[in-house]
Amino acid sequence: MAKRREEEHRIDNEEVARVLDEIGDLLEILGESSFRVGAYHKAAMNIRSMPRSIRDVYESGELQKIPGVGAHLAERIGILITTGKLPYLEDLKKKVPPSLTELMSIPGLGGKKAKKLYDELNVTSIAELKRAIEKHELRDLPGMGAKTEENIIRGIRQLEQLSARTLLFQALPISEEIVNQLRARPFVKRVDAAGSLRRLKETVGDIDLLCSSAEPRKVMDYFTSLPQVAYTIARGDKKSTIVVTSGYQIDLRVVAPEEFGAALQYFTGSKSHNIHVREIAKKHGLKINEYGVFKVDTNERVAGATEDEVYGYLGLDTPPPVLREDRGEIEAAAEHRLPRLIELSDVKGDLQMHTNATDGVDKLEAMIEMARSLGYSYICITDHAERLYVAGGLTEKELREEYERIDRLNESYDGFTILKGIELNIDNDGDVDYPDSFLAEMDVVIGSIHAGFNQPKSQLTGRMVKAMENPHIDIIAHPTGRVLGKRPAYDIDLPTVFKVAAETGTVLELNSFPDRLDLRDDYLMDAKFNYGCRFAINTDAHNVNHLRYMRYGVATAQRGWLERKDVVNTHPLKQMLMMLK
DNA sequence: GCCGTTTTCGGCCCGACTGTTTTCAGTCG
Repeated sequence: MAKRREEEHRIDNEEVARVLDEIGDLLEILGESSFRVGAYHKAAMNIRSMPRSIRDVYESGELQKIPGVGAHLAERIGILITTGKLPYLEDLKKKVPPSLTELMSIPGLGGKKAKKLYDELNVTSIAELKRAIEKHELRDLPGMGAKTEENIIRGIRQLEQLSARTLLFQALPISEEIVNQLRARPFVKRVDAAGSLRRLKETVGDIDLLCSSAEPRKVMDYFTSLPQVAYTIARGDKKSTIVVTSGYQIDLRVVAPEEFGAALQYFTGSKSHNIHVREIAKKHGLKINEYGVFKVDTNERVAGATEDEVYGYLGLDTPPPVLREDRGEIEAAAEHRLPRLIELSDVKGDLQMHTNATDGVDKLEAMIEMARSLGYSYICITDHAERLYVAGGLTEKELREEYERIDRLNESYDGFTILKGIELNIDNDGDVDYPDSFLAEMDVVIGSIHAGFNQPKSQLTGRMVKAMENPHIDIIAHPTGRVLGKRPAYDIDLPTVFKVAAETGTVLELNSFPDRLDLRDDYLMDAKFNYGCRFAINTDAHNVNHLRYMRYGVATAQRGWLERKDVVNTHPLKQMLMMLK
């Protein structure tokens, strides 16, 4: 049976992407051409964000239709899918210790330094690197010095802090798949994700699932024999833990149906929310735990089957899980004034995306087609402006040509509009790529900081303020520049930014890319409630599938208490344009 | 390693920044 399972080992898109990324990293360490290295990473990116399963694509013989996958990669992916192994990768691992790729995840350390550390000091892991730095062995190597040691140490610290959690967009599909599988079983009454996943936090720890059933044993038999199980860590009647093939650990708790609401409330958290709720219960002579609501004096159980029952018994409306951070939602629930949060279906259009005219993957027409299939009534094409050379930024002439194409395409649609936009680069002086006269012709102008992340606070803030004071710049994209797991936000004076944004009518972006989600939830709350800012939720898509990331932006918006009216791209086209400068 | 309304070969990924350096290599976006 175990052998059978191994043969059927399901390789998913994430696993294929990970293998390709690993090959790319190993090739980089081996000093291979950067184009070859890039080809592997590019294919990995496209496979990772593709909704269709890679196995499916393979079986239809359409691997080479994936952008960035040619004959060579298609063959290797095919071998990986059919055998679960890839001899090419094994060969690479013989040439260079595979753990060296771990070193490359340290910011500031790339393939060359990793190779040098291995060749000169025989360092193969982050732990060994730490020891070498403690002994000050690095500073004697050519091209490295005391400062290098310092930077690497800081990089390691950053990495440790950032990568302890998983991005929501990686965990959510895994959890949803298993929840749906469980939900389809007759012996499962209710099942839901709990914890930070249910609160749609941008990163989550473990995946916690909760289920109610009269037949826990059957549930656990089913759960521990799911096809995606790599191995089972624990198996009991109340709680089991599995590790799935993609590496994530998943806990499932089974409770009695009458306890489900209390357990769901308890395991959803957050901790601070629950503490506050329990304080309220105490004042009412009640106590709450994962089994229900009880009267303290008689120990009589008075509620617990549903969350509504639990909150209702305390005189509270049920706060949506996304708000349960003890940031005012309990007071609002008590006064029956919980906000009506923005929903994905409220979004009418997407105002930031790139095409293959610059660093995007797909054609303008393909982006349009996908946007229409998502039910949008408008989109804005915001390819990169001239001075972002790396992304192939467009000259004024090239951009005008793109706009002419857009004009022609617009003639062929009823009730769907393609807006002419740009993503400008805010330079070190706060100036941008094109003259004002050209900006004035565009529908939507976005300004972004793409360089100089390490400048002092005053300079960064000054650049952004100057950009917001530009009468043509409508939106500031990814305002803090953070990338989850990769780099922290740059040091910018947010109160000033929010104040000037509100004064100048500049819209702040909530970037939906799963590792950006920038502005993050607490900043959204601050900007909304204390400064009266307005927002745009955009995907910053670089291929058609990225357009689906809108759900993660909306999730963060909900966590930031945003309502439909706060977000410009929930409004019909004309109104939306009037809300811009 | 991918890609093609000039090309099945030769472009593609260029420039800023940092830290190490006396003129440049490595990293990153």
